Amino acid sequence: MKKDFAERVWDVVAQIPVGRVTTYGRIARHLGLGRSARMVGYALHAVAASDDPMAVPCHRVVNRTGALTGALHFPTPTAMEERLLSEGVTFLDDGRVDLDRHLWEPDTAEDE
DNA sequence: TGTATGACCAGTC
DNA sequence: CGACTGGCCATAC
Repeated sequence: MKKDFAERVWDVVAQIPVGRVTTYGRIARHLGLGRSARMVGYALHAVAASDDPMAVPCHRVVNRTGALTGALHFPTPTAMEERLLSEGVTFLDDGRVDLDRHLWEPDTAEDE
């Protein structure tokens, strides 16, 4: 186990407040990964395969369009939106997360 | 050891 | 304004 970029991703994702979501790109850029947002999603996938899949609220991480891309990788395809709804997150008519209301940025939105 | 792919994003044609 | 290609870095075979 290397635990490098993945841990940083988990750390940031773990900082996402309840009822709020962020995008892979935001996390990637915040970590200095730049455009390697793919690694962010890959890191989350690594968490799912890790010993503590629940260690990171991966359900609070969506893509740039707010689509639950990772939902397909969840134990159940509906687990992701179910959890978000349970946290008070609203969805658009397209089935995407309302980023305009719940978009959270790493460290840049600490004061809300 | 090398090639291929991936829970993506942004710029360019 | 719409669609495509490139890039990025790590994991898997």
